[in-house]
Amino acid sequence: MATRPRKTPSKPQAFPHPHHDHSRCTANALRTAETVCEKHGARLTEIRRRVLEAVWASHAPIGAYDILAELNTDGGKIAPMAVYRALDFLMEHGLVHRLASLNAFIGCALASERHTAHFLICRSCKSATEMDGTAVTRAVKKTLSEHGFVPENEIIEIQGLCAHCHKESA
Amino acid sequence: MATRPRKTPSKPQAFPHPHHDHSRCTANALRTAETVCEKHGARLTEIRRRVLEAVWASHAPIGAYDILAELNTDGGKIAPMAVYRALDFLMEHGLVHRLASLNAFIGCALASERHTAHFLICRSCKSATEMDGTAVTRAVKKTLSEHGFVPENEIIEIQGLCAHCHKESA
DNA sequence: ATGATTAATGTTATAACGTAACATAAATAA
DNA sequence: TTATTTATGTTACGTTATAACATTAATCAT
Ligand SMILES: [Zn+2]
Ligand SMILES: [Zn+2]
Ligand SMILES: [Zn+2]
Ligand SMILES: [Zn+2]
Repeated sequence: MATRPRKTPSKPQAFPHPHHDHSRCTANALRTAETVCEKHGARLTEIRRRVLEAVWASHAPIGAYDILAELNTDGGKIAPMAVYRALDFLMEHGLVHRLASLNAFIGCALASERHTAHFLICRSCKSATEMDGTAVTRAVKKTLSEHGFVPENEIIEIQGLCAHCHKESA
Repeated sequence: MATRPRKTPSKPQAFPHPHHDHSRCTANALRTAETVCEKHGARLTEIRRRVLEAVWASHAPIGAYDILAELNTDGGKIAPMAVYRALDFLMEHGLVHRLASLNAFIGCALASERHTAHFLICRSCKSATEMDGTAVTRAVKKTLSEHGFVPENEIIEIQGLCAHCHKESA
């Protein structure tokens, strides 16, 4: 029996393996950011790039003030406003998402295609990743049609244990 | 043809009509709170009751500091801690939910039966209500099984326009 | 190029949300 | 009553986010 084909090949949403080569993730993200900004006629300035790099330091969502600390490790004097402004910019262009349940930010691996993000958040390794939200969105739409509610934005953040951490805890 | 039966008769989740008799909602909620606390062997003290009343002042989620202001309208000196402690208590007993996307709290109309809450939030009238989350939960489970992710808590908050506000804006 | 205009960043202060730690008081149990 | 637990009071602080205005850098028009 052949392996079952993936349902959504355009979204390779595997939870990041604890020992993967993360430098490639970061490199990819920065390259994508360049492309996206170019396409949007937006400027990826130094501070914006540095914030994006801080966000991509891992797959764990990071708080604005932790980003700030990272930017100021060299003794710099960057203020919170600068970070929040950069984050706003990055979110506008779909390069970063905000996780409401954590007051934290995470890089978007699918920045080229616009989408509403649905997250899985592992309470053990703290990693978060976007899930394929099509089925959920469909279920939401169906449920809402009975209410007459017109959705504009879906905030979906599932907390739990990723496969790697679940295995370990077994 | 007879009217189609409701799928989830135990959860009458209509979005609150702008001109409904809200005093009944409040009265119901307080009565339920009494019952629940009795059943749990917990004490619905005065401050807890007052916080619950503040939460039920409307169907719009309310911030902790707005609750605090409400409690201190008489010139009282209640401190933030007291409010947060009362909210923690009320959440433990399923009488109140927290909306992560708003940093705000809302009374639970279904406090008697334990459940994970999925919310619809109207950006116009600011009301929020729990939706029937069974279909969404099913979709989430199905999607997650492909990831091997083990869910423990679902944060689902759909922002948009309720039927009443949508009609008006038409 | 020069000046006008817009975009981005710097700077200071403060708002908004939430918790730690320890003291006191009230309720319950022994 | 005395001990124990539960709840509240109090002070202080930590964390997250934004308002308002000044300055600098990039872009555009002449
Ligand atoms: Zn990676
Ligand atoms: Zn994990
Ligand atoms: Zn009501
Ligand atoms: Zn509405």
